[in-house]
Amino acid sequence: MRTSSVEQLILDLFAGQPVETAHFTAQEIYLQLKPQLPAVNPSTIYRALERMTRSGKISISDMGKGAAVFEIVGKERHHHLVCETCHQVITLSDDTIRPLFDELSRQFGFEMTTNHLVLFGHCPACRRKK
Amino acid sequence: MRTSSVEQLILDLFAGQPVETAHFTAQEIYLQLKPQLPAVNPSTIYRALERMTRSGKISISDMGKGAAVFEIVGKERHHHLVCETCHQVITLSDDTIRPLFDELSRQFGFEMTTNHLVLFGHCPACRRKK
DNA sequence: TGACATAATGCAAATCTTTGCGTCTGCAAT
DNA sequence: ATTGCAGACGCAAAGATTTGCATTATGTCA
Repeated sequence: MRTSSVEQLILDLFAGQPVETAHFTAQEIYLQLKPQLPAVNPSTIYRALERMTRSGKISISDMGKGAAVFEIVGKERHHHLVCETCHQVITLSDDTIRPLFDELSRQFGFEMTTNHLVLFGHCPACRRKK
Repeated sequence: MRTSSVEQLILDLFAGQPVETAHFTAQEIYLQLKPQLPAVNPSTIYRALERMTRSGKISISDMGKGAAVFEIVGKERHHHLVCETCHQVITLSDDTIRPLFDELSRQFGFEMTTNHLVLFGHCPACRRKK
């Protein structure tokens, strides 16, 4: 067994990356951890990711990559706009979304936990091309 | 092969259901189609769903069921609020979201294609219980 | 420290989903 | 009607993810 849990290694993996653009699939995480943990079992990674998502350390979302991607949850929430044609990703400050979430809280009494919204569309450049 | 394509059968499957609450996983769709198409191959279903999503006939989203769910795209867009504790689902009229999408279009020149937002949180009842 | 309870892990099997490739079907142009 | 093409499909294999169960760590309380 390892002295440190897989969770810490996953966090380390994100640590070297800019928060807003580091999006990894479960598989990518598994492969990146392999060199350090040659004997680690895929299910351990999947379970760690599930735990970390549930506890709010990371978030899971569909960025149109075909597989879910995980992202570290930082101090400041942010969101993404993804172009379905060229796959360009734009980062949105939480200021854009917060009013909506506040309104939903007010209206339905919900405490919002979604902390990473991914919205799809077509960017200006791709719209012009058509 | 079949005279009618699998796509039509999938649409039929949604047809009998209230638009806003009929959410099926790929697997559920596969199983529901089996009686009518005993010989159908799973990959055919998966490919049909992928095509239909791409062409905008259905939408795919994560409703916290562990697997992606598909939903028919109706005339009126709507969205959902899901309680992470009791899994209650609340339907949101598009009026709640449209201003945000309009603002994003204005600000980034994006033509939004996301037509079904799923937001997670804790509902009032579950919040009280804690 | 020692024993226990809880959580994390490994392993193997089951499931689910995707992919490559060859075949078949339906539509369109001739 | 015949030909040609593109899209849809089947099949089998590969790949990805989940699950049940046994085992191993870790933290804590006496």
